[in-house]
Amino acid sequence: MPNIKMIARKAGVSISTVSRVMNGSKPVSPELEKRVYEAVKQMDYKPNSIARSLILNKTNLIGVVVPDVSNSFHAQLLSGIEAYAAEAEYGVIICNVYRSWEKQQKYFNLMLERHVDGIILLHDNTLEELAAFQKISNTPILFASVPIKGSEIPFVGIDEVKAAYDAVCHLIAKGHREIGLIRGECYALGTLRGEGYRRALEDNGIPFREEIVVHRPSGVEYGYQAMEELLKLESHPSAVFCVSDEIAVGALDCVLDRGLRVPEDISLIGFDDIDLSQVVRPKLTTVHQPIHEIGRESARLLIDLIERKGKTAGKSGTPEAAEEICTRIILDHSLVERETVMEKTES
Amino acid sequence: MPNIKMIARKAGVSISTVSRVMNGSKPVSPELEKRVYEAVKQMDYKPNSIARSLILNKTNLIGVVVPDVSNSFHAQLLSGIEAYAAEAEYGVIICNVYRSWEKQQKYFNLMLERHVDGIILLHDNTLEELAAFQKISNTPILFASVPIKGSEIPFVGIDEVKAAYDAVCHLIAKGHREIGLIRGECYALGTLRGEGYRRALEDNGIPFREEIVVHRPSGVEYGYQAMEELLKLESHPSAVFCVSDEIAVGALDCVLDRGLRVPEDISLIGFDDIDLSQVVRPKLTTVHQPIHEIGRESARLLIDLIERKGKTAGKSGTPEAAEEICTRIILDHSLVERETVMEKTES
DNA sequence: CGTTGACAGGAAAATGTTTTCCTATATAAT
DNA sequence: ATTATATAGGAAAACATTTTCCTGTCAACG
Repeated sequence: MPNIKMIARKAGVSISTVSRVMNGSKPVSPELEKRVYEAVKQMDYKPNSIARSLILNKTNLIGVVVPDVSNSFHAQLLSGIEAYAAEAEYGVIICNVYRSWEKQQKYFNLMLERHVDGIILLHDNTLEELAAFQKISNTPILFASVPIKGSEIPFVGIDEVKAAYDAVCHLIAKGHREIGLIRGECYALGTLRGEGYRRALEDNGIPFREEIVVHRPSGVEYGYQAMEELLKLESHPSAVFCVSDEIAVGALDCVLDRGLRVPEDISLIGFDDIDLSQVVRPKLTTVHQPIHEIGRESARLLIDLIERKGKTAGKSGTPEAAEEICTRIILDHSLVERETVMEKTES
Repeated sequence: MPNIKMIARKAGVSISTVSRVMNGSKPVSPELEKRVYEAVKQMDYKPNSIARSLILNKTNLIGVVVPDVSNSFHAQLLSGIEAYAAEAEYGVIICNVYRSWEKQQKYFNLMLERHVDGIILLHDNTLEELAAFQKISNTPILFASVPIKGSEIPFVGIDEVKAAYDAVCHLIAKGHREIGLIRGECYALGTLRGEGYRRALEDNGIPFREEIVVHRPSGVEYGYQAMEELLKLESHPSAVFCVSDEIAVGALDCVLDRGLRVPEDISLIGFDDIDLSQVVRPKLTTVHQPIHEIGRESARLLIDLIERKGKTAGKSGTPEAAEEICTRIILDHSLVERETVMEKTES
């Protein structure tokens, strides 16, 4: 691979001139400019981004920390992130942490060594976990899809509580009053969506019953287990809110296996609207999240943050001129009615 | 962030010594070594991998070119790649090309600029397309899961033809003789799996009938369309081989929508064994590929290639000492019988 | 006792850029 | 005509490493 020196020699100019032509960082006479372009084309010169990174202190890389890329939801999010990043000329490096804090720790260090320009987190982290990292790095961080409790760290996603609330209200509107909940254990899938459920019941004067909420990690198989649990009850709920489509699909499977019908015997509503929800039979009624869009917006906001930081670092003379970026982007969710919820018939 | 100079000063040694302690590249007295470790720990020093890359001419990065990360198959492959890469201390940067040759071109250039150490390709490429790239780069390239016709470029995957052959033979063994084919358009999903289909028929004395094979891109919706096509026939086949699970799921949907039963009225067999195939009802009988494993092995082979290259480049004196690496890894596939294939009843 | 060799450790070159600093030339102003 | 100013373009510093080359010390051996 040719380097800038070889181009300079070939074009009969100095290294500085080649650099200036490549970056347009300073005017160069048309004559020399032409010679440089010629040489670049002939030798198929591509500037070495490593050397650039070294001196500019900028890698144009962002790290995405994801619990599991092979999960449909995360893969879609990632795809959205990649889409915007590519447009903005950023590379995306993936860090699959399998929900292991130890692995994430390792990746944080790796990303510091690699000097990524920013990081997107796709899963739960506690503030304490981040504190150590934040102390030493000042690399912008952003949470996508899963919010973090009580912190100003940038976030892109939906209003989790409201979305869960809407889902449950939908069931209530259909006449259901015995509404089960299969909830997760992490912040978004547990606390937040659980909170939406609770509030929906409360606002509609339905008592909260501990015995029809079951806690499980996300995943099809856990949904199945959880539903088994609910069906063991002497009188099972007439509808169940599952905090993720994966859970809902598992639950659906279980109900069907028990010889019951969905939605005639039991209504189900999911959350996320991943691809799965449309291929399963009956098709899943669920809360739609604009997953790809969340990914895109995350990348957009993060890169905004990165480039803003770079600018203000240079001339800190005009602090108030740099208008604040909004660091919490809440996108719209919506309810998509398919085939797993029906009007409660009087029993 | 502290740099090596600061550590050197703090430990009262030279830069070289710090470097040697960090890399163990030359013995250092216990006394100095201890002082260096002390300083490193106190200042939480992490070597700047960019500067390292620059001088070592090695980034410890591999690029993965994937048509679409959000596709379950690719996401799983990616997860396998990432898993091994992480263990080997390589970073993975994703290049989502949406099957656009133009985008891939762009990414190739980007990867050259970024000096990735190797590239894994997860989709069709013609040799001509690669030729230009290979000419200038000498970066190791590997095909994962999709082979390339007539070339020695390293490959990891299954025996596509044999696997398709096995699938169709399974249908034949169940008594089917009118076997439709929904095939793709690219090399693996079209040519190769189509060839397996053809041979299976041939070996069993069943005539190949053009009218019951339909060409479609992969994707659930196309599977649906394709099956519509087949059902339009005055007498539709009693079984259909779909070259991917996505297609099979779409086809299944279509059959069910037409009021027919699977497998009673029509048997279906898919290919890949993605997650989807187990949640759909009835559960899909399909050819299992060890997807994650293919990813892992791809990364393993690529990294082997990379490190081998680095070594032989150094001392080219002993060319025969460096034993050849096998550059074609063919993993086992298997047939997984679930619920979409049944014995043909005499009609 | 003097020479050789081994070896620890430092100075400096090298990696491929960007950018600052400087010089020389041309243009404008007096 | 002379001075001032703008500007094109080159030389060299800077970025954070690794590694080569060199120096000085010490042990071993003649």
